[in-house]
Amino acid sequence: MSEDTTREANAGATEGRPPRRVRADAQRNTDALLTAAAEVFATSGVDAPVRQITAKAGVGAGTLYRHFPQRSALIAAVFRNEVDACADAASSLAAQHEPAEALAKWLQRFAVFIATKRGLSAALHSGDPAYDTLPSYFQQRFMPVLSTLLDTAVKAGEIRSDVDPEDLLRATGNLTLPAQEDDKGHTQRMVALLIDGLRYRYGTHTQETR
Amino acid sequence: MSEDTTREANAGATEGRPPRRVRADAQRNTDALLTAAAEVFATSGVDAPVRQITAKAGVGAGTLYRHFPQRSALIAAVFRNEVDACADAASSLAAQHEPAEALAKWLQRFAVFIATKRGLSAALHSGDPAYDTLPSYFQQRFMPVLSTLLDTAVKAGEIRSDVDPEDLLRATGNLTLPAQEDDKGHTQRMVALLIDGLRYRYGTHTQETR
DNA sequence: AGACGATACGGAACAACGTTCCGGTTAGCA
DNA sequence: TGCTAACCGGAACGTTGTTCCGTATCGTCT
Repeated sequence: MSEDTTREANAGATEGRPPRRVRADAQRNTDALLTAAAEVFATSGVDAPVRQITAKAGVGAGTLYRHFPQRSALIAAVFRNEVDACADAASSLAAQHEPAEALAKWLQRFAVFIATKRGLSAALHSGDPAYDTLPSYFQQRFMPVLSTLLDTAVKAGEIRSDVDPEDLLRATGNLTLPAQEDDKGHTQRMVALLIDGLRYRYGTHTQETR
Repeated sequence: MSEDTTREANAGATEGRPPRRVRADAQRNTDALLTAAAEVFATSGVDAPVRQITAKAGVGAGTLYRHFPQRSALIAAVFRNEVDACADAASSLAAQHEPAEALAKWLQRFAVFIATKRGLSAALHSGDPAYDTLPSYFQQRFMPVLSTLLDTAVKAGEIRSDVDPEDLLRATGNLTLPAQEDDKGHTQRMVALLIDGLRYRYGTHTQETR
C-alpha cells in the first residue's frame, strides 16, 4: 500500500496525536466524497459501485481509496452523525421510561437506523472483507449504551440476566429487513418478539412495546 | 435467453408433464456439476466463483448456466436432500415432544441447517438477484411443516397466537451466524431467546430448550 | 452402419467492478 | 518565487458473472 494509508482515514481518529496538516484540496475532496456517497447510498445502497460515487463527487477512484481505504470506512464516515444520534438517544429514553421499556425502545430505534440505510443490513451480514471494520465500529459505539440499558433493566428485575449485550446488538441488527422490503412491519414485530424473550419469566408489564 | 431455459432446470420439477428426454451427456454433466458444486460450496461457500465449480466439474460455463440459469437453482439442487430431511424432521419431533418443545427443537434444527452451509445465511439476506428464488423455495418447502408445529403449540396453549409462520421462519434464518464464525453458540442462544418470546405469558414449562 | 436433425457443448468475448499505481498537478512554506 | 511534499485522475489490471456462436454429440431412423 502507499503511504497514504497513514493518513487520517478513520472517522474521527484525532486522538492524542498532533493534527496532521490536511491540504485544502484534500479536504475539499473528502467533503465531496462524503456528500456524494450519502446521496448514492440513499438511492443505490451502501454497496453502490465506487465509480458511481466518484463520478458524482467529481474525483478519481484513486482519491476515494486514498481517503477511505475500505468501503466500511466510507460508510462509517457517512453515517457517523446518525450513529451518534442513535447512541445518544439511549439516555433520553432511559430518562423517560422504565428500564425494560427504555431498552425495548432503544433496540427498536437501532433497528430503524439499520433498516433505513439501504443495503446496510446485508452488508453487516455479508462476511465481505470490504465491510470488515463496520461491525466492530458499531459494537464499539453502541455497546456501552446498550450495556447500560441492559444492566439497568436486569437490576430492576424486569428482564433476564443471562443475555450478552454483544449477542443482543448483533441479533437485533440481523433481524432487520431493509425498509423498502418491509411493508408489513416484520422488523418491528420480530424485534419485539426478541424483546419479549428477554422478559420471559420476568417483567409484569402489560403494555406492549410500540 | 436461449431455449434451454425451457429445460427441466428446476429441482424436482417433474409434475404432470411427460418427462422430457434428457440426453446421456447432459445428465452426466448435471451430475458432475452437482457433485462439484457440493464440494466447492463446502470449502468456499455458496457464493464461490462459477469458474471454480465448472473447473472442478470439467464442464464449460455455458453448460452450468444452461442447467442452472440462476445460482439459486444450483444451490437448491445441491441442498435438496438436506432441505427435505430438515422438513421431514418435524413430524418425528412432533411425535416425541410436547408441542412447544417440538417447535423449538425444529427451529433450532432449521438454524443449524442454515448455519452449516457456508455463506447461505448471507446469501438469503443479501438481496442479490442471483439468489432471488431461494427464499421462496425455502418458504414453499418449510412453511407447511412450521405452520403445523406452530398451530399445534398455539392450540395447546403453550405459545402466543399472534406470530406469523413466515415471519418466524425468516427471522430464525436471519439470526443465524455461519458455523465457523459462531464459536460461542450465538445462533443457538438467540434462536432460544426468540422462542422464549413466543412463550412469553404462555407456557408453564421450566425445562430449557437445548 | 451411415445419415440426419435436434440437443448440447466449451470457451472466447464482453461488461461490470474493485483496486492499484504512475506521470502530472497543486498547495503550502521559506 | 522556487521548491518539495502532498495529492491527484484515470488507465491498466485482475476477477467474475453471463452470453452466444461455431462445433460436437447423441439418439433415431433407414
